[in-house]
Amino acid sequence: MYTIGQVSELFRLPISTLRYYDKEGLFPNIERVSGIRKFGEKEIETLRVIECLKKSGLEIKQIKQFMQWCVEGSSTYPKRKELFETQKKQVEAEIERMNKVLDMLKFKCWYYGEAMKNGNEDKLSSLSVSDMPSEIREAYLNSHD
Amino acid sequence: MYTIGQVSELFRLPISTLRYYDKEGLFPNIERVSGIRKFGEKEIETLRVIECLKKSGLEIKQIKQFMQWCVEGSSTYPKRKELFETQKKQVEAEIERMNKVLDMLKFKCWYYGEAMKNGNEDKLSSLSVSDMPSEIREAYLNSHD
DNA sequence: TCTTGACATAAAGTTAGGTTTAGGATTTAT
DNA sequence: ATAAATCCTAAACCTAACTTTATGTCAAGA
Repeated sequence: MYTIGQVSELFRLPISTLRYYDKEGLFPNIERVSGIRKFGEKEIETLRVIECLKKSGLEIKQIKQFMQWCVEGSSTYPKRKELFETQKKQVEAEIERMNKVLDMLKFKCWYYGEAMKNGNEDKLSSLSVSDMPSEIREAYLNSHD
Repeated sequence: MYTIGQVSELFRLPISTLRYYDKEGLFPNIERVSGIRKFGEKEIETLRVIECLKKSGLEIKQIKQFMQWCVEGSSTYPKRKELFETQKKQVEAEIERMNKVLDMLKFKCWYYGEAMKNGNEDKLSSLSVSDMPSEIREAYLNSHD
């Protein structure tokens, strides 16, 4: 069992954030001893799920909905599974988008490296795709549709 | 040359967002004909860079700073290159985190698939890591530190 | 020429996800 | 037993990134 301060250190989250999550219903039925929250293994796993669902793009309200399904029991297994399947697809798509962003960044790093060598962008601005090093060309084409 | 409405369709961004970006200084020296904005190739590439830098985690203010560097000329090539190098590292780290999130989601999909087969979580809650299918075990271990 | 649709601005409003503040209660170390 | 650290709540506050509203200008087709 952990106090809110210990959990705060464990997850590197401000105490105020943990209290905010609780107020929003993300720890349904969390145990309290004379008013003080006691975080058990269940709440620790809940926090891991919160971080995961948040990063997958869900809002706090929707995460609360998920926690309510957990309280409702086995009848909501299909809903819960579907939620994770949906978020899995979202994250896969997001990783693809991030790889495109990464390719744009790679291209720009190369671009400014060249600009620094030349002292200007004259040569670069009249550059056609076929004149780029193959790795850079790949990145450029992937990031410019 | 594009009007704001055409750019809005091209990038699927609300017109109000484009005007907001302009107000924030993200299109320095954009051409105007009797008050009406004319978006050229330069502004189109600027928008690609804006989307890229935003997704890499930069705020509008910092993107404005970058656009100012572009106006200042060749003396800011090193700053610009460094910015892209930094954001490249950020995005690489972010993709790693997203892959961890993905592994958590994979595990949870499997978990609720099993729960649905069994009708309850009894078997799952007493499950040790070594009893999981290897692919799921990998995902579980990667997402639980 | 007149109407319609797209453009413009300034300023106020919105939203999510917290954070801070004010005022107490409780626990822990000395 | 007392002081310091940690806990509590309710409510006000904050910020970024837009969006909406009110009001007005411009351009192209009938």
